[in-house]
Amino acid sequence: MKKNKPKYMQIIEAAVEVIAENGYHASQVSKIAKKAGVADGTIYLYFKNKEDILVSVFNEKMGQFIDQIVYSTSDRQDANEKLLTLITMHFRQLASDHHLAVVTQLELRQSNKQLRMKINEVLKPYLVVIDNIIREGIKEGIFRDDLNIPLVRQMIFGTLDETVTNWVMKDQKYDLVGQSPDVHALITNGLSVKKR
Amino acid sequence: MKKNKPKYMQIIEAAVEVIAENGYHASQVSKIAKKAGVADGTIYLYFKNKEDILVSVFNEKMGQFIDQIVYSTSDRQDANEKLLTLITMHFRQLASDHHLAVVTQLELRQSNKQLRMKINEVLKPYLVVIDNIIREGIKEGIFRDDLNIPLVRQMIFGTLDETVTNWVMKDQKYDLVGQSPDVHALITNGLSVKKR
Amino acid sequence: MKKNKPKYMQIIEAAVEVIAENGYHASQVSKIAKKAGVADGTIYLYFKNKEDILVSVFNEKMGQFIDQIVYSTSDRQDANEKLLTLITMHFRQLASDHHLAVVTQLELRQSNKQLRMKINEVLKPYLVVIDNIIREGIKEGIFRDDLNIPLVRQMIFGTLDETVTNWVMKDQKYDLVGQSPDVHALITNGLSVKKR
Amino acid sequence: MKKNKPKYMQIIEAAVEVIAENGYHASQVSKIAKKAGVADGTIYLYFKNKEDILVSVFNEKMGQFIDQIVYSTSDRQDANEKLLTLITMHFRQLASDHHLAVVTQLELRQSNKQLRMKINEVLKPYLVVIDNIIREGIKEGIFRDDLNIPLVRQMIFGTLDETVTNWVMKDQKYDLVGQSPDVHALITNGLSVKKR
DNA sequence: TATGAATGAGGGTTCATTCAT
DNA sequence: TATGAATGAACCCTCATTCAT
Repeated sequence: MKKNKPKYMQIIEAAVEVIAENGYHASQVSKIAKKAGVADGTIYLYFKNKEDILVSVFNEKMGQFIDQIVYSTSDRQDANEKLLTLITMHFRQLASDHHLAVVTQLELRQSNKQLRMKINEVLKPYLVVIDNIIREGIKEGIFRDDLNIPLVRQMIFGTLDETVTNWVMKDQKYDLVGQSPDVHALITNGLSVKKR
Repeated sequence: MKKNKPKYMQIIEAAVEVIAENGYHASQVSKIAKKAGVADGTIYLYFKNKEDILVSVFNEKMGQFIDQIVYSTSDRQDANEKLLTLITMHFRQLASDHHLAVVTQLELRQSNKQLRMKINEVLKPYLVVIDNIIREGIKEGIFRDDLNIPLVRQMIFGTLDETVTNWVMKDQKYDLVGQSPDVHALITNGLSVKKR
Repeated sequence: MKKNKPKYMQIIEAAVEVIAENGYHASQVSKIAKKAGVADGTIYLYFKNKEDILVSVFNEKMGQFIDQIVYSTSDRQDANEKLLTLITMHFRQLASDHHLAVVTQLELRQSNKQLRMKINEVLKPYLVVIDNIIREGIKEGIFRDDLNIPLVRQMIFGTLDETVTNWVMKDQKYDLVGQSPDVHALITNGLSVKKR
Repeated sequence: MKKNKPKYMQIIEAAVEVIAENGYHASQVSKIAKKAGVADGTIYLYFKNKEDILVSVFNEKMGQFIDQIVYSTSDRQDANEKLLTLITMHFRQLASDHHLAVVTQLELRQSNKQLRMKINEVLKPYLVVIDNIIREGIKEGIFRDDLNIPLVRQMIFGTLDETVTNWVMKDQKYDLVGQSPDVHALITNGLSVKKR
């Protein structure tokens, strides 16, 4: 397994840094090789081509990201708590790694459709986690039972994603994690004044 | 005003088609010229450079898009109705122009940071419309008065954007406009069971 | 004859200015047309192509230049006086028209071999004037009778040309005409200490 | 040092040939690469850009040219002998390399002002050699002591340059080196009949 | 495994010239 | 004569990928 060789992760880490610093389009393979401390040709012993590096970056980094969220939400008691944890973890992980935030929110989106399809594959387990929380909430009688689950999932993911992207575009100048409760409240309660 | 010359819009329309068909990065100026039925050099009588074509595509197309929404929401009675109209119009307009949907949701996002900043400028009036609806709703006593408006705007825009993107990525196979009421309900009521 | 029409000289003058200000390679036909106050297409009613403009610039301007020298040297008494006059006139005319100096010494030399052949044709009458002065000097017993006339002509023209070019390259900061006597002395007496 | 790599000189030599054969403006990088037997991209491993190729051509070729002259004039006894040697070497070197003669006398002059400034830098050591010979001649009592040295240098260089250019323009049909003594005599004695 | 020199395809842009009015 | 919008050929340079060592 190539992933166990030290140079594999070395190149992945270099790629994240290079992309974060230079932007997607100015991230030449030779720059990544230099930052990783290997020869250009060595890259191709570990990755099929440039796109493969980028997909792998997303695989590795989002894999950890999702694992963290899955782990953190597994022992919470109800769906509401789990949802808040998911939001908080989503924000916290990206807030704690600025390079990764820039790369996932801005740079990797500049890839072509084909690459984004592969990236979406990586995201699927995350979306499943969201779906499960919704289902649990319905079962627990906390969430309405007429929810269109894919739609809810899109709302949740879209909201989180847009919030992080705005924060990155504003140069990460404010506290992202601090917004978790508000975002959670919005998602669970909506805009409307509560009916008594 | 160049915009009144027929070739200007001819090139814009050709650009939308070429980008939708070939993807952002495979959209050579020469392809756009050919599709528009003009010589390569003619492009540069109407646009400063390639980026200018792309920004102009967005300007023109999103300009109309936003104008439609502003117009449609201007005579509604309350914020709730306006919000539903906004959602419906957002979906309807993109659903009725598949090329435009592909270009705005997938292709133009592949541009670099600088170009995306310009694109965001164009979007600002739309975000203002959303903000105003929220404020009206609060004033009317329909929406909660403790709402963090930028956050709410991000939720609304993020939800709509993610929903459209998913629909485009799924090859636009289902009815997008039909989801408007559900999306509206989600945004106004949230996930939770109503307290009595 | 096109040369008698006012626009012909208008374009020539515009060309000199544009070339002097922008340099040979940045002198587009459209710039010359604009400066001359005519449409691009009008240029082609008076000149066959761009090269024809440039050759004509040289024709007209050097024609006057040479006429002046021919006229000024025609009534001098001996070859020595004529040579001094030629040198002085050569320097004076270029010193009094900075645009022309830049154009003849720097910019027009950037043209290709073919154009430079045509330019050399224009220069021929000037070289004949030099030859004649040398022959007169020999006949008058002022100049040595073993002179290789083409070589002497090259020395004279080369010296004048190099002197003017240096002056132009040094941004015309010193007095060129004041060097005439020294240059004349050098050409007639050479470097050596006079034998008694 | 790139200059030690064989491809560097290979490309320089190819550039001289291509420029001599096609002229400055028709010398595409791809033509030079083809003649040098390398890929287009390889050029850019050794040169920053096209202009850098041209400056380097001049550097290398004129560098050798000047070195030869410096070396040959270093062991002569008096300034007169040195001057004759300089003239002879100047002519001999260009006469023995027709391509180089065309490139230096005709083609490289078609470059823009900026490039010509760089070329002039390369020539400076040659002009210093001329200056030194003049000064020596004055010190030795062979040359007049009232000489304006920059002017003399311009005369000498202008004469040699014009002579070579004429020879190149006449398709190098006559013996250039054979003219050295005559040119030397002209420069040292001038046109005038010697006063006894 | 590792290297890094070499490859060569690909595209945005300029500008001299034309021609319908 | 005069216009100026339209044309389209031409070229430098980058960079992902290969392969001899």
